[in-house]
Amino acid sequence: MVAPMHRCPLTGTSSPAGRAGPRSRTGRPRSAEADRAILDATRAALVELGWGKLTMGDVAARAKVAKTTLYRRWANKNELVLDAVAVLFDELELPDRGCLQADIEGVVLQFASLLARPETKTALMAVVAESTTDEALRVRIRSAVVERQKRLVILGRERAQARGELPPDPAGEEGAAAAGRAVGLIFDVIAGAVVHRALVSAEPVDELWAQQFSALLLTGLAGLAEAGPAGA
Amino acid sequence: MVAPMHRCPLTGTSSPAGRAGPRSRTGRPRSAEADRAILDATRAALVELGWGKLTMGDVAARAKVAKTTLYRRWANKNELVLDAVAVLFDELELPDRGCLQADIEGVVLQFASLLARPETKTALMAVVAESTTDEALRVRIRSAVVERQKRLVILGRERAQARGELPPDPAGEEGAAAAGRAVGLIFDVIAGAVVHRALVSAEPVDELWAQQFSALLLTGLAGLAEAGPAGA
DNA sequence: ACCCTTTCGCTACGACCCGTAGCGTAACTG
DNA sequence: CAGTTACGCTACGGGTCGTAGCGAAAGGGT
Repeated sequence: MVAPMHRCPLTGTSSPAGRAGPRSRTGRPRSAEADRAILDATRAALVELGWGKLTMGDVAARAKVAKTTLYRRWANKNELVLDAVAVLFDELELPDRGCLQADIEGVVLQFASLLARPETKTALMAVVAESTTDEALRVRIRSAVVERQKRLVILGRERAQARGELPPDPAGEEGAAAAGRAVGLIFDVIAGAVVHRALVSAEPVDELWAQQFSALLLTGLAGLAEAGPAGA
Repeated sequence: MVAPMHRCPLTGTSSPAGRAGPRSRTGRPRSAEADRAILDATRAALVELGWGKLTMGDVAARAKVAKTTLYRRWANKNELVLDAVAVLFDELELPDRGCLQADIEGVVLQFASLLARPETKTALMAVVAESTTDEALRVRIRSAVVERQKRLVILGRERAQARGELPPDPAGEEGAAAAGRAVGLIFDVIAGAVVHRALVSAEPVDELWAQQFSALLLTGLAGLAEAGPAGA
């Protein structure tokens, strides 16, 4: 056997062929508890050691699991750490604060506090860095983090449209495409600005900054909608 | 002697005390050519191997220099790579295209093409990741990249103000502080959005995207300036 | 010229980590 | 019970790290 390798806990797909394969109905099943212990141990190790000094042997010891068990599920450090951290992003929510600007402010502050956690900040950038030379990791990031968290932007837009703060999406195929581009653009602007402020500039994302940023973004969105609702 | 360690080619300050120290006037001087060769070799290794597989021994071999010579100048891989990459950001310029939106578009596309280079993309994120657990590296990034490239935002604002596209900065100490915050905010928004789009979302920063992004940003800036020139 | 200081290349080294192989045992299925 | 797979353990070759120690080279100061 070549090696079934891990299944991704986020997508549920297994490596060889996500297809509804027989899924190995026989033999001893993998310990779900070991999965949990390993991911918990990975996060703990990230907190104490950071990405650079985290070792597979250390994680195995913390999880009270043999090192070989790690390699049966994850091909390398990158994928393990990504899976360990990606779930943290699911904690993000979009609180309904009544108006779009307040919603943006809220999600910005929430995202900032997530990035303030040592395991998140040290792992996110490292995994992205590795993904520049690892195609498989790149698609994994997209499906486990990027596409997943765009839900926040989509929800925010829907709410704003329901409130009349933004015009509804134009109909038709071209309209849907434009809306998709807009979601992607807004997502990159928000997430990018917060990450850059917090990790590159290394300055605090406090309420004042969140307020000024969301005012800037909201003004841009509202102004564009007014000028050309077609979404040119 | 404890070890003078390297001088930073960007700031010119030496580690022990940048102060106008005696600067060791005696003894054999360090080979400036070796500096160049090492940094060139580092960039070449980044292109071929990426951050993760780059080794000090490999860099030394490429530069035709003993490994110990590397360690006499840089304390570790992080600082070496940062110095090797930081100078690339100095190539960025702000072309005068006549109006603010076109200027933003220009710098966005330029920044994107810089980030498209393999040595830049693989190193920038990795160094930032390491900086989350390395205070010295963090301040080095700020001085060698962040503070240095804010010049682009400052210049762009000045041009726009001269053209009347943006109101002049309010006078007084408070006004200067507000202007500084604005520069920081704009810098994080532009750099963050481009980096996030290119490296995290892993989608192309093409002309269409640059155009939509700069339209969004410009509308926000102009709208805010109109609403409250005080810079609230 | 002469000494002093510092750098350079080289070799060697211990410590550490990686990822895998091989084995015997445990757990679950039919 | 037989078949299949996961698990723990040990051991290993291969690689990198960062340092120490040496003799030789290249400058500066007088």
